[in-house]
Amino acid sequence: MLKGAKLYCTEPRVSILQAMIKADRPLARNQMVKLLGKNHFDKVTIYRTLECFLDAGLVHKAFLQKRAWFFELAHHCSKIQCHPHFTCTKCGSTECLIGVSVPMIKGLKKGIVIYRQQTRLEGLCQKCNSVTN
Amino acid sequence: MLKGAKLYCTEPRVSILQAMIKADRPLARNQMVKLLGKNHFDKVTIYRTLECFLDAGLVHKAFLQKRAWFFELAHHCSKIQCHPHFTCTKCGSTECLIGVSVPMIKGLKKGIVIYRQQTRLEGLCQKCNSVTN
DNA sequence: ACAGATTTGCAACTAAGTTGCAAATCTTTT
DNA sequence: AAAAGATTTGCAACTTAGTTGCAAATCTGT
Ligand SMILES: [Zn+2]
Ligand SMILES: [Zn+2]
Ligand SMILES: [Zn+2]
Ligand SMILES: [Zn+2]
Repeated sequence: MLKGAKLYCTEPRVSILQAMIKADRPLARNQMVKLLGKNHFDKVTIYRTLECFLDAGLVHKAFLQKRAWFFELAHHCSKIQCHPHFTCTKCGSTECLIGVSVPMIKGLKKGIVIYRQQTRLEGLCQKCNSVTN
Repeated sequence: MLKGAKLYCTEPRVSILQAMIKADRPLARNQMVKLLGKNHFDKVTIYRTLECFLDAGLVHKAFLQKRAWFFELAHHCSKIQCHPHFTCTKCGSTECLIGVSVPMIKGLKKGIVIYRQQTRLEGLCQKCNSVTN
């Protein structure tokens, strides 16, 4: 993947990419750090690595939560639209709604060009909902 | 409005609410500070004021941009869904797409309850698009 | 193994938002 | 109008995500 994207193939990049592939869900930096365990990299390195993955189109910034960006591999996404993301307001977990389709928006003013459309949902997840009563 | 929401009617609250009504677009704290001009309030006060407006249902957190929340009056919004927001990736401006309708998502797993659905668009605004070539 | 290009890690920084607490302000009662 | 009780304000100090500059380390192609 790295070579395909013409990126230098370095240890942090390989490890971070592996972690993201293994996790297969959106991750924020501190979650990556946990997954990387003893493979410790400076936070600057992680951010810069993610940025270069972004430029190469390998990952997307999926969403911002508690002021931290969550990144996910781009391979489940179409160019103009990722799958929707659902966040539980009670437990804070976020889930990718892969396979749920969202029509592109219509009726915009002329002159605007859309690069990307994103849908976010908030509510109660199955667990929290069943506990609620 | 404040009395209707059973809130203490204080100078910061009145001024901030007036600024938001006058602006009629999503504002982040530092934009409010500019609009308030010589009416200077501590940032803590502004955040706490916005939070109490939130609790009272007067405003919504519209979106997060550059790690700052933008707040807007809730009176254009339905309970489950605000209008979509469009952000220009070139100039960074964000626009409310009032009157553009978005169907609620379907086909979710059972057990999930949706409180809120949100659509975000990214692309080029009219200005930036016409300058581009 | 070398040279040139790129990436890494450190330290210092920026900026949004939060917390505790005493002083100030608001509302209601007298 | 003044007092009492409840709420809000502003300050200082803090937390945390993310950024910047730069020298040292690593990677690639020869
Ligand atoms: Zn939950
Ligand atoms: Zn996702
Ligand atoms: Zn623009
Ligand atoms: Zn809006």
